[in-house]
Amino acid sequence: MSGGEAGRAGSYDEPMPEPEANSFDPVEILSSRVSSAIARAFPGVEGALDPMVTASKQASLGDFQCNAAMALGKRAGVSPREAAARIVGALEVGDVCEPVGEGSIAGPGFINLRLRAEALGGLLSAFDGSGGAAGVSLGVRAPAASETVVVDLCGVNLAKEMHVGHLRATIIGDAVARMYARLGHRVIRQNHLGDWGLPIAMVTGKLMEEVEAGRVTLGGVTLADMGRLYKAAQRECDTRSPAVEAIVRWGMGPKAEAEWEDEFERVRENGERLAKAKRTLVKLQSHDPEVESVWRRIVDVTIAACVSVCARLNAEVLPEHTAGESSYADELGPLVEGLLSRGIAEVDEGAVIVRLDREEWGGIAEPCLIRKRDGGYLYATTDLAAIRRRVGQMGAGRVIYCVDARQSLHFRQVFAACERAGFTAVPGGGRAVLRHAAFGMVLGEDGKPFKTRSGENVRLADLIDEAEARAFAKVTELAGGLSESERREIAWATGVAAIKYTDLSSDRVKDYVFSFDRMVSFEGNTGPYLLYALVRTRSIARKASEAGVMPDLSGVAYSASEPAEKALALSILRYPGVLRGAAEACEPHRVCQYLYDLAGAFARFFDQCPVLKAPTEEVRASRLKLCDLAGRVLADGLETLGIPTVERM
RNA sequence: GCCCCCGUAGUUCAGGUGGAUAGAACAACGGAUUUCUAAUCCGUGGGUCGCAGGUUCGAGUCCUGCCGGGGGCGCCA
Repeated sequence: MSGGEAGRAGSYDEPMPEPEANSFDPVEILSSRVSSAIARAFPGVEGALDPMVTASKQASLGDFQCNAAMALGKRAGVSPREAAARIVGALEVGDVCEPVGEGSIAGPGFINLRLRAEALGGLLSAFDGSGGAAGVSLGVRAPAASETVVVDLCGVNLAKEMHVGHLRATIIGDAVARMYARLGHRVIRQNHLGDWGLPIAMVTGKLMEEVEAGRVTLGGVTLADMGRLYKAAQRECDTRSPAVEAIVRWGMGPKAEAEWEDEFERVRENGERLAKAKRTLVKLQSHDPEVESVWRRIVDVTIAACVSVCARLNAEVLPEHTAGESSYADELGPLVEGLLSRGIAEVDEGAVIVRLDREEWGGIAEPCLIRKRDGGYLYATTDLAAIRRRVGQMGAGRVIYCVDARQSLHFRQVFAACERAGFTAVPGGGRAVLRHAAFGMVLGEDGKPFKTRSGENVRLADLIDEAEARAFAKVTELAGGLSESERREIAWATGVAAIKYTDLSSDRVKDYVFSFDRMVSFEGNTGPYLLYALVRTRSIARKASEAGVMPDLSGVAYSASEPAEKALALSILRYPGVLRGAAEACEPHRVCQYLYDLAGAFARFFDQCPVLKAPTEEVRASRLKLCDLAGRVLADGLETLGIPTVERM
């Protein structure tokens, strides 16, 4: 399992809503039938039994398989084959499956089931909401109980441009947020802006000096300027010096000191600047109007740039999602005092910590440090305050942190401390689920963290530019007839699809290798492949309309008798189940994999089943409808991942 | 030293709660009625699933121990 799971096992996710009687999902229907059959065939066996129905790995064996007989045989004291035979004997699936019998049993006791083609049409109608099931949207039902889900994403820092380090937190966070929203939950995005603390005071002070010196104006300063000032300020406040430390430490005397005079001078000057930055920090924390107004300006510029880059990434991160560390500043003192007075926190070597080493506290050896010896607070303190607010005031039943995997220990500590402190108690009752959706690093093709040749972080704006440029060249090559503005639009969507699909399609906890060449080849398992499949569904519909052969699809019945049609139909029906599983695990790559399967099923259907030139008008109508449905599921899935779509390409 | 994560084809990656012969993509090679968009489809070759034990009808998946890589470990965020 991936690391950084929240809390203890008992606070794990609730099971998803039970299937309804008029389900469109073959797995649910067959599971229910198999369960009944087992109950009839083995009345003596106690306890709930998993019917173990899944899609077949190989289409040649069947559409679905039941693996319950092996375990059941053991419990009932009969051979697995015998158990399978008894299940088959009691199984009533004539309305949805082709006849089952001895021949349906294979190997040690697998039961293979094949859906009747006629049954598929009905399932598709139910899936599409036209079969009478109210509140169904592409198979997704409103949840029995809607939950408030807070998704912590993006996590930019003040006065810094967005770079690859923010890519995954933004893309994955947005996708997770969209998945929960799509399932009908109330989602609140939170951009935990790093806008507080000494480094921020350093850059704020630096900017004030620059403005005073007339080198920049507060109104005209850009984020790029601020980034430079940030680095300069860090350098100018750096008092570390191995040479000076060694000389002082080993008492190497005046001669050595004289030789290293410049270095001593640098350390002294930087020390003064650091002290000044600390004074600026105090002013900022006490809401000094002059300092705060400059700080405010930095915040505004940072957020504006962040929102703009996120928009280019088709990630929904807006100013109102900002929840800066500064917004918790006034709560930290009382929070720590409260924990101290309740005996949850304690003073240790002058600092305040929350111990987590007991088994019932989470069994974490390292305590959670929430106040420094000098009285300062740490980012763990802020995260504690954030969880308290999100659960206690915002009503979150689930808080998901899309933050890189290196923070695993930090979140284990913070989550455990919150449990101890009672911050996970939901006002209406119950406990909130805290989840760290940890992700790995973006690596370059050399296997090391992805950087520019000069060793700088790659700016997201540059990354998107590059993807767009490559996509534009490709679109121009393949569809030069389209207008330039349309090609620009397609290039944006295709480039962003390529970037995001690459990021989302592998297991998030692992590092992945970033390669423009591979990503933007647009061949095989890539984002653009999915867009291409979608475009083809729309192209057929467009052609049908132009030719005047597009029927009113609402009056058309689905049918799926050709193997490729059947495979496509079965793939479509899996959508909601995949979405639920992916959301529950915060694993967008499952949706990616599904959409790739669906796109593949559509491509084979496209290849093997003529639509406009179908043998009969009836078949054409059905295929047009199947095509339309496949397109809607593809578009819905892409939308749910935050991948932009296009009409043609 | 302790803790966490990762190890699957030449390369990049998938492989819910253990299930049949471990799947894609890329790269290589060979095909597809001159097309509803070929950014596609079909086929061929390619694997001691890091190693060794264990659990059981069955292990890439679960347990233990190693090996290799990465990350983290109270006064940074």
